[in-house]
Amino acid sequence: MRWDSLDREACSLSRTLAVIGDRWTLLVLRDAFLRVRRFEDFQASLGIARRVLTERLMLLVDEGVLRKVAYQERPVRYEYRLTEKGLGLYPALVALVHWGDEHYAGKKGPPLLHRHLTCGHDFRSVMTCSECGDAIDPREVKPHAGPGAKKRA
Amino acid sequence: MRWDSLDREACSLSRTLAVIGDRWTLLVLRDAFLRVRRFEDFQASLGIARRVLTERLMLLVDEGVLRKVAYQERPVRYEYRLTEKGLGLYPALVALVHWGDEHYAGKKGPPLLHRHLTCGHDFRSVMTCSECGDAIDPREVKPHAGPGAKKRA
DNA sequence: TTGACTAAGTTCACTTTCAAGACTTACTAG
DNA sequence: CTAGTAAGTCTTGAAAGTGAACTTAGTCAA
Repeated sequence: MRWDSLDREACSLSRTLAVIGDRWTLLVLRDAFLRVRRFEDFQASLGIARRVLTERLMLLVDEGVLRKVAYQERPVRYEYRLTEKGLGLYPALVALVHWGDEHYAGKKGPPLLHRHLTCGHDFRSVMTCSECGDAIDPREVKPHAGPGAKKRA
Repeated sequence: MRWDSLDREACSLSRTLAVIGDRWTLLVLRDAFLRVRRFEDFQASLGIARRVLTERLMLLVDEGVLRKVAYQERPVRYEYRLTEKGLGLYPALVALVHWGDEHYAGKKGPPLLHRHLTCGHDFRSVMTCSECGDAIDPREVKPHAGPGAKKRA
């Protein structure tokens, strides 16, 4: 199967990965969450090939994850900012970071901590159920076909 | 920067993506969470090139995300099962799926729903703070250097 | 008014990875 | 013997990524 047909699959993960699933995009978004906004800054921070960065930023803008905002005229220069849709990726990103913290942090501990300003503490994210509010154990979840499902094997 | 040096970055996301960040791996893991376990089943379900599937499964086994379990002798055949470490990726996966549900489900709704067996309802995942238990707004989080940090620009 | 500088790309030559399908191995079943 | 099965392995052309140089549209300083 070719990658560019993934967005036609009846699976929300496939559709999501068609947008943010390549090797660099999540790192671009990590930087965006850390307030990186300009082409040169992304490039310097990531060491990504410029052509690839151009492509990824364009795709993210097309998809409405980032938007271009002019920060000067003459010459017009744009920076890239997260949209609301982009902010919606935060839980996924944090979950990936915390998995890395747990399994790949050295003896010294994680390189980056996250402080919850509302309560003032460094936190880990906990996945809870929107219905009962309890923390979710993967073994207590049963996936089943939803309204948008096609029949599948 | 080359992809294979990402695991040396002082960032838990880089280290995570060095393991599961390529185009196919999360789809392999989605299938694993849906109880797919055998080479032929992954291959048929994903339409992934066989060589790539072989590589990905080997990497995931090396990293301790999956483990090989013999399910028959003569000839010995193995299947791939999630380890505890692998189960730890569930929150990230669900967050990505729900983002896809929100932004890419058609008019009919999401193709797959998740039922929380403990409470009996279909749910969305909510990211909450391990310290105060409240739902987290990305704008109320401040990242700061942790014990494993290197100095950076 | 030339020359240096900046930010955001674009182009090019080269390398790596991927896609699709055929082939291999080690068995079983008839 | 022949066919079938599961899990790879190999091959070849196509696609994508890499790194460095180049381009564009402007500023500022001498």
